[in-house]
Amino acid sequence: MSERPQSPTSECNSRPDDFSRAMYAQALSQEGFGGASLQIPHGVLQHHSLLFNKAAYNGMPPTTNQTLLPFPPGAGDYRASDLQAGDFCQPKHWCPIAAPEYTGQVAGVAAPTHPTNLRPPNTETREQVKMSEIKLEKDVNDEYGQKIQHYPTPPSSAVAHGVYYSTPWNSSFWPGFPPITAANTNTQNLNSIPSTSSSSSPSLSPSPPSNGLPGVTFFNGSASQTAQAPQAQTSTRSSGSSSGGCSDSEEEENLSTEELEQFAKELKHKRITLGFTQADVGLALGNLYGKMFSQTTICRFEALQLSFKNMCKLKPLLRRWLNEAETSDNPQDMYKIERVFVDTRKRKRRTSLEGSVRTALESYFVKCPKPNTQEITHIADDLCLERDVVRVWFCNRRQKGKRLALPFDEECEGQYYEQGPPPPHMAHSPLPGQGYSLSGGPTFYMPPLQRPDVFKQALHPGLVGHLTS
DNA sequence: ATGCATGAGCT
DNA sequence: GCTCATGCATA
Repeated sequence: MSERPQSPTSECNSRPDDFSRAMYAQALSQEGFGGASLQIPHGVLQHHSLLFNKAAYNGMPPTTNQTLLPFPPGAGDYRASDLQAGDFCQPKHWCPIAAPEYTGQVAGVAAPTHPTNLRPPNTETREQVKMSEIKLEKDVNDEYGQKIQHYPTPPSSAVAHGVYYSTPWNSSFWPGFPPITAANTNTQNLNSIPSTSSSSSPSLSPSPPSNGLPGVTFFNGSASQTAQAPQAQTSTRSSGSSSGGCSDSEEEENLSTEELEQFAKELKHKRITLGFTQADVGLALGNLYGKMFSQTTICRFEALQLSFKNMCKLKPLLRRWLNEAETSDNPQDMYKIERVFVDTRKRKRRTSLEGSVRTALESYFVKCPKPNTQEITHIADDLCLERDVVRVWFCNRRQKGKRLALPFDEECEGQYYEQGPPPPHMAHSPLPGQGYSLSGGPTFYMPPLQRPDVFKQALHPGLVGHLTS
């Protein structure tokens, strides 16, 4: 029925790497620290519950006889079994009610209770500092006018304000592999980051309390982007590749996966040792560079769950932060800044899909990672979900697949799809082993053509170890 | 830690 | 409408 011409053709970006990467991430997280024990709960951001609960992936219960339902008809099954629970068209997932209280999680708003002495008594500190300049992805008003530069501004002044890292990365997720230097090429980027070395300045509080704003030296032409910093990267996305890379102020020229892995571990370890939470780090980056990051992002960085490109982009910043944190006498200064403003934009209430629904979606995903409009509609109807919810779910699912992917050679990656014959999307038989690993772990989509051997081949030696061991 | 959502940039 | 980076909300 919902036959689609050939869906996964163009897109086919998904990689087979998902699974392994996830495992790696997991291994890493369980690795040493990371345990709740070390976690310092101080709820700067959303650390309400630091219960280190390694939530099991809900995706697709391994055991469940996940029936891969055929598009149209099959779907009814889950529906019958689970969805009904809440009665059909359960708007339940998505509260139509205009969540009046959408306050938009503001970093640092929550009064922190720092257990560690390392932590500043910042309850006030954080709140008093105005973030006029720090732009966080969401800062609606980007125009926090004057960017103050307090940093060892590179040639800065000259540098245009804007996201300082509007580096031209464009390689896709975890592209180049091992020895392959992911980035390098762009030496230009060296500028992007105010060389830390210099900054290694003793004081971590480069940000003059006065204005509290670290002057961020935004670099790169993307001056225009000033406010909307975040997306700057994207701009370079597709093309920038040339420069491809991760630029780093210092040594990152040749960022390899291993280096990233190692750094991620180091970061986590030291961060914890120093008594910082992931949220703190995110704030600190804002303080140091004018661009804040959420706990989520820091978390993902540590777990290597960002794209290779993204990892490369953030590494220099984090490296620098780490250096400063380690050498500083007042680490606390590093995250004085706080987001005081509240984002007033309304955000759709997060939909919470039931396990059964997710399972169903996963089934659909296996069969067709990239459903077309009609198919999405069909699925939505079938599962009694909003069309957009389904669409977003698929987008996120695909992204997740990539995000969790292990670095691969793009070449290899390409072949999976190109030589791929049968794209009639639904064509791939929903063989469990093909796209998903139903073995306990998270379920990840893998391109149909993917073969284990090839897969493994592409893995980074170090990572292979994780997987095989 | 991770699921769902948002939005810029692009096709 | 997609990808990608990123974040809020929540498990």
